[in-house]
Amino acid sequence: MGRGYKWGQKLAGHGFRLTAAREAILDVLSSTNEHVSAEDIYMTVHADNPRIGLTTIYRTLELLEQTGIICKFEFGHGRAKYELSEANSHKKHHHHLICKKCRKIIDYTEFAKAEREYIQKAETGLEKKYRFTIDDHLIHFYGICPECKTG
Amino acid sequence: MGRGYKWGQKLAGHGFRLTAAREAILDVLSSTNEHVSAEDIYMTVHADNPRIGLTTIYRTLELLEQTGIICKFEFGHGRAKYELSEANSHKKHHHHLICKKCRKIIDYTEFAKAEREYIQKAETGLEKKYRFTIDDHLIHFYGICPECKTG
DNA sequence: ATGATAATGGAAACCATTTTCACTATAGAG
DNA sequence: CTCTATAGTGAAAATGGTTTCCATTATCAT
Repeated sequence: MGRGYKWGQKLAGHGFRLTAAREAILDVLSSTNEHVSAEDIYMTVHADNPRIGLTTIYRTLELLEQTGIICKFEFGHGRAKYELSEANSHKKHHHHLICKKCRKIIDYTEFAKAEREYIQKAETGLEKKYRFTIDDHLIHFYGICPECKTG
Repeated sequence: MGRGYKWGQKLAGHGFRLTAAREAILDVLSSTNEHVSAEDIYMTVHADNPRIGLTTIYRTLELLEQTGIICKFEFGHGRAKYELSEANSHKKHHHHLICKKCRKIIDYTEFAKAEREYIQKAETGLEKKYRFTIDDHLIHFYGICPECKTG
């Protein structure tokens, strides 16, 4: 029951193998709290194992997203960012606070109670009114961070 | 005080002119409730006035976004979508309900009270804790629309 | 071992958007 | 009214993140 055991199980459940490339990518995602881009991952992975190419990074990220192991965020400005999904990390349910100037992204977990109240009410109401089956939501706050205000 | 008067005033306030191209683009945005892409706008505008190029569409959209006349949304999947900002249309404050399959986007305005309560609490708390100046927020719900469920 | 299938890397393609550059329209000075 | 500085424009080229193609390699079931 080594380091990759858990991921191996997860992927096998979807009919995929845990290859060296996939494990390396999952390692990068597991060992950061940042929101990393495909290129970020490529840089790190490639430094250790130059045989792993950018194509594989993209392919793997899509696969991991499909299987629900990671989440993809498009914050705008071109590059998508990825992070382990809540079920697959020790992260709590969180949303994002984004600086419009430097594009810094802060995860916040506060206000869960008020959020739950609103989300639940809205979700139930929307499901009824529009007959959607809702399974996800996303909340962003935008503003200027203290560094950008003074800088 | 013709049709473009209001926009003329708005743009002049920022030191810009209301040109034929800009008016055509604003007309498209004013006369739809959809979230339109640069290409959508180009098609419509270009049909009437083939001299207006795609470059101008992009340039104008950026200008209109900077001046707060329109909002840009990146729902993912490549192309940005635009709509008149709340202050510049008859739209109420709304958020988005998105079908993951067909990518249909529904604006909803319900649950404003519960939303306000949550947003206000979160915004105030986040401003204090992270010292951000927050001026905007975005809420998306994701799910499957009734057509995609049965289809 | 072997044959079928999954996974891979590099190069090329893709495609929305941005940049470049030479040209045109316009407002404001004189 | 004319001139001139500047704003606005279009076509074509460039950009850059992501995807596709294709030939090759690794791995699983038999």
